[in-house]
Amino acid sequence: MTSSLEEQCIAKGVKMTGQRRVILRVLSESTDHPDADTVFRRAAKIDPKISIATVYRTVHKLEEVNILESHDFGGDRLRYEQRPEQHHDHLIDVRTGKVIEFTNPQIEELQQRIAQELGFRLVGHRLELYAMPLKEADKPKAAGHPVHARATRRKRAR
Amino acid sequence: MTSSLEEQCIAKGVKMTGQRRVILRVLSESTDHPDADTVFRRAAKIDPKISIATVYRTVHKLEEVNILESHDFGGDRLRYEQRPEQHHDHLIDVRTGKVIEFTNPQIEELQQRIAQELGFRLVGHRLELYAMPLKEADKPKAAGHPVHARATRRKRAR
DNA sequence: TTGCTCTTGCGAATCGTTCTCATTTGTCCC
DNA sequence: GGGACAAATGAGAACGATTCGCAAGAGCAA
Repeated sequence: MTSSLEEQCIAKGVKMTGQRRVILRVLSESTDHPDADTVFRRAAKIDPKISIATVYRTVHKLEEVNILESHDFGGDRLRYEQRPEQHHDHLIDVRTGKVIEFTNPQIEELQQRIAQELGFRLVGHRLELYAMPLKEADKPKAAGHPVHARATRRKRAR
Repeated sequence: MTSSLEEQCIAKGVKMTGQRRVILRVLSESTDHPDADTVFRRAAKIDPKISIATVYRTVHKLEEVNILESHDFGGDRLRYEQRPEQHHDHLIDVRTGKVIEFTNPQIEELQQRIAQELGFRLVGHRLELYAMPLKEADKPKAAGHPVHARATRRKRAR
C-alpha cells in the first residue's frame, strides 16, 4: 500500500497548502482517469474558491515529482492518474471512454527488442488499445485510429 | 506502387481544385510526418495565396476518405502521413523528433489477444516507442513518458 | 512576529484549430 | 460555351484547453 499522496508530497519536499490538500484528496478518491476540468469540479465541491489555474499548476507539480502521470487518450484533454507502482498500459472503451488498465510482459519485451534492433534505447512508450465491448459489436466505423476521428480541441503541457 | 494522390482523390469522388492539387503534391513529396503548419508553409511556396484554413480543411477531407492519417506524437500538433497500405507503428527519436516506421506482427497479435481477453473487440490502437539513439545515451531524464514532459500546446480535430 | 519564498486567484494571453460568411471555382447539363 | 448549384476558398473572428502576469496570501524557519 503506498502512503497517502500527502505523505508522498511531504517526502518529496512539496509544500503543502490547503488547495493542494483538496486536490490530493480528489485525486486519491478518483478511480477513473479524470481530466483537469473534472479534477477542478470535484475540488470545487470541497473548496468552492479554488481556481482552475491552481489545479493545472498542482497537477504539473505532481507530475514533476512523479506522483502523477498524464495521458492524452483521444487527443482532447489530458487525463491524470496516480503514477502506478507497476507500469501498465490502457485499453479505452470507445463506446464510453472508460479506461481499463492492463499489463503484458511479452509486449514490454518486444518493445525493448524492437527499439534495440532499430538502433535505439527505449526511454518511454505509449500503447493504447481502442476497443468495443464484445456482444453487440455494431457501429460500422470506417477504419483507422478511431480516436482521431472524434477528438475536438487539444491541450498543452509545460 | 499506389496511384498518385490526385488519382486516389478522383477515384473517391473528391473534387479537385488548384489548392488541393498543391497540397496533394506537398504531401506526396514529403517523406517526413509534417504537421499542418509545415504543410501550409510548403504549399505556400508553390501557391503563396493558399490559406491555412484550406490546408486544415483539405487534410480533414483526406482523412475522411482514408487517404491521410494523423498522429499526435508528443501531444503538440497533429502530424500527417499518407495512409500506408500496410499498417505500421512508430518509433520517435526523442532527440530529433524524427519518426521511424516499423511493423511487428507479434505485437499486433498480442494486442488482439489482450483485447479479447478483456472482453473487447479491438478497433484501433496506438503504439509509439520513444527512444534515444544508441551510442551516447546520456540525458539523465527523470522517468515516465518523456513525451508528455516536453509537449507544449495542443491541437484539435473535427 | 519578521522575512522571504512559494502559492493562489483572477483575468488576460496563447496558439493550434475551427468556424463564418462573402466570394470564387468545379462540374454537370443543355 | 453559358448557366446553375453545390462545394471550396480566404480572411479574419471565434474557440477552448492550458498557461502567464501580477498583486495579494500563506507556509515556514528563525
